[in-house]
Amino acid sequence: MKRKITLKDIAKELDVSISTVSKALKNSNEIGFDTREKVQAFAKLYNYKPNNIAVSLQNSRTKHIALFIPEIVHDFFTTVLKGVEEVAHKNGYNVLVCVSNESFEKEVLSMEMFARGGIVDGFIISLSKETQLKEDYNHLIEIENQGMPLVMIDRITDKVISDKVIVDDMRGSYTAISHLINQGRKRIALITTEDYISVGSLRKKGYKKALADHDIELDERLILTINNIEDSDKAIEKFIRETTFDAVMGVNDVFAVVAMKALQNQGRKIPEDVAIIGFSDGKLLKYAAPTISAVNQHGDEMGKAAAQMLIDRLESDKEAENYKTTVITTTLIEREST
Amino acid sequence: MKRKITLKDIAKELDVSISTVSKALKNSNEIGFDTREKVQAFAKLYNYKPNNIAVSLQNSRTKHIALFIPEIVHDFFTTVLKGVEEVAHKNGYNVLVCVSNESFEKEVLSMEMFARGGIVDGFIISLSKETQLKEDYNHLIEIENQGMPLVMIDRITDKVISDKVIVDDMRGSYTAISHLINQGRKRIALITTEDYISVGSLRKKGYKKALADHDIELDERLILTINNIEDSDKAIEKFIRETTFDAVMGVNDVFAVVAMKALQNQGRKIPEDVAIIGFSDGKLLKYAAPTISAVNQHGDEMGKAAAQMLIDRLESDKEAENYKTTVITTTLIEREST
DNA sequence: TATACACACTCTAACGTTTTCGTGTTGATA
DNA sequence: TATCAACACGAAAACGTTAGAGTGTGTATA
Repeated sequence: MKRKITLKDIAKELDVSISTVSKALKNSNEIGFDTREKVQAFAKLYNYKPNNIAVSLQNSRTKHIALFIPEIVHDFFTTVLKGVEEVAHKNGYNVLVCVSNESFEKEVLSMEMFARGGIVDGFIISLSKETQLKEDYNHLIEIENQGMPLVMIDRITDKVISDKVIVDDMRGSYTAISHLINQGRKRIALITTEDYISVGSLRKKGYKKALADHDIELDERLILTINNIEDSDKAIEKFIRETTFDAVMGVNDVFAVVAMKALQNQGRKIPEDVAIIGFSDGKLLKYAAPTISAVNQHGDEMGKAAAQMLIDRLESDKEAENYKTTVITTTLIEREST
Repeated sequence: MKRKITLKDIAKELDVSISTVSKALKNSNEIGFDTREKVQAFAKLYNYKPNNIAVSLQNSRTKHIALFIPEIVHDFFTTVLKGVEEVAHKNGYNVLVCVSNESFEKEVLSMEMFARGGIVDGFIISLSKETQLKEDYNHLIEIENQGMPLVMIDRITDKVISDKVIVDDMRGSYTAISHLINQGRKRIALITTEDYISVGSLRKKGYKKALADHDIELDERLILTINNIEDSDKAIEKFIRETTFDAVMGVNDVFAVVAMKALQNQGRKIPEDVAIIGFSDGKLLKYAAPTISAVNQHGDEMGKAAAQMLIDRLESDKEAENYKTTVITTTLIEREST
């Protein structure tokens, strides 16, 4: 078992001081050319790598960022992670993943630990449902008070001032519904989540606006609000049995695909009888039969943008408080279901 | 912007030495009861949390573990991450995620950096395709030479001696094929990956053994080997056009669902004309129409097991080399497609 | 020949902990 | 009253690095 080689080891071996080694490796011209060469060659030979912990202690930067997501087995958050990881690694940062599991408590405790312990330099967070329900954002404010950069992504709140990355949920939803209307659909249903989930309520807004702009009267009976994810399948089936419509949009992929199956079980043809659209970056809608149209949120782009914003903050020394909100544009992917 | 409070701050404020504060916070009985109380109260009041970096430097343990996965937008690896994260957090460890993107180079470079830099205490890795193809495992051996624990998961190799967590791929496949045979299927096709992918070749073995044990002659024409993931859809469609069978197993979820769609497009009924089974932990098969039977690999269990093994190694001081291989049992989920 | 100065290093403090080894003050014992 | 623990705490080194302030050469300038 090889021990890790340190500056001290090199110094002793080459009979110079530790600082000389340190500076030589940094190619400081405070050190003579010959010595520099010698040290660098030796370091390379023994595959010297600075001890990050010591460096971190020195400059109080860990080069780690934390990504808080509510769920991980979820195509959207997965693509976000992919984007974050990509940009982070490209910039020499590592990503610590914390899955809040939609729990306020886990979000708060983990965040405090990460922040106070000096474990990460900054945060990217998508709020848990519980947090959005409680509207308690003290942990986020605390983070910022400590001077740690914070970027909120997708599930955000206006109550906290920070950099943000969102998708134009309202517009995406508006476009999708308009698309359905333009195809001659008159009674368009919506399957959504409760309003406290920021993105859900925005998508509902887009839905309503699209109807209004096309002079279609809003029928609240066409809106199904899922309040318990566990029973969502049953709720959707019931809704479809009891309601008639010629198009339906789900605010995520599962709602859309479950709706489609329920409709098919009733003998309705997709898209002839009913058109379907979902929100998703993933495979579920792409491989459904028939394939289902989707509003693509570009989770990877969002993740990349968030990581870049965070890193920019970390690398810039100005205290500037000009917080930005980056809006990623959704894309409508037209498939067989519409 | 609040500065982080340190032992030194507390010491100065309470007019005692740093060591006294440190010991008092650890409830050492070297320190008088009154002082202990006083220090602890003060620390609590100001929400003191030890600086992890300093602690790490001291004992050269970061309490971070690295998880290397080939892909992240993938249900199986996602569930693995979920399991790893859960157990890690429960034990006070943080998870650094590195997505190799199936690249040997990224795997090697990231691993070296993580190891040399003292960034993590140990590794959990699922090999990239490129690594399995090259059969170059020096980076893993190097890790172990440095005395860092390593747990391989799912995509493993015999060439490296370490703790491992696998699923009984061969048995899972065997069971699935037997299930099809018992339902009277005679010509069973297999859509698989190239042999260098460890799990793919094991699943093929299980397929062959099941046929043999049931006295069904192996017909190599019924085996489709996908060598280019990009064109897999087309390859599968072609295969289905040119080959006749009454059942098919895909070694992952996408192969199974693509096969089903191609069959349906040809007017074949599922499961009446053709039965289908895939390998998956995810939603794709569960929400397909009809729902597709699956061999569940229990990625979360695998992740949990791997994390636990790694942490056990980290916390035990014995040098013991009794490496273990944990085998997680697959479960056959029977759905509408069979 | 005294002064200045560039050069090539070394010393030292610092980052925030932990931990071993001292040390001064009690109170009890002989 | 001298001796010795027990007690309660402090000093200092160590983890591995960085960076600013010294230091001792040798060479060029006045």
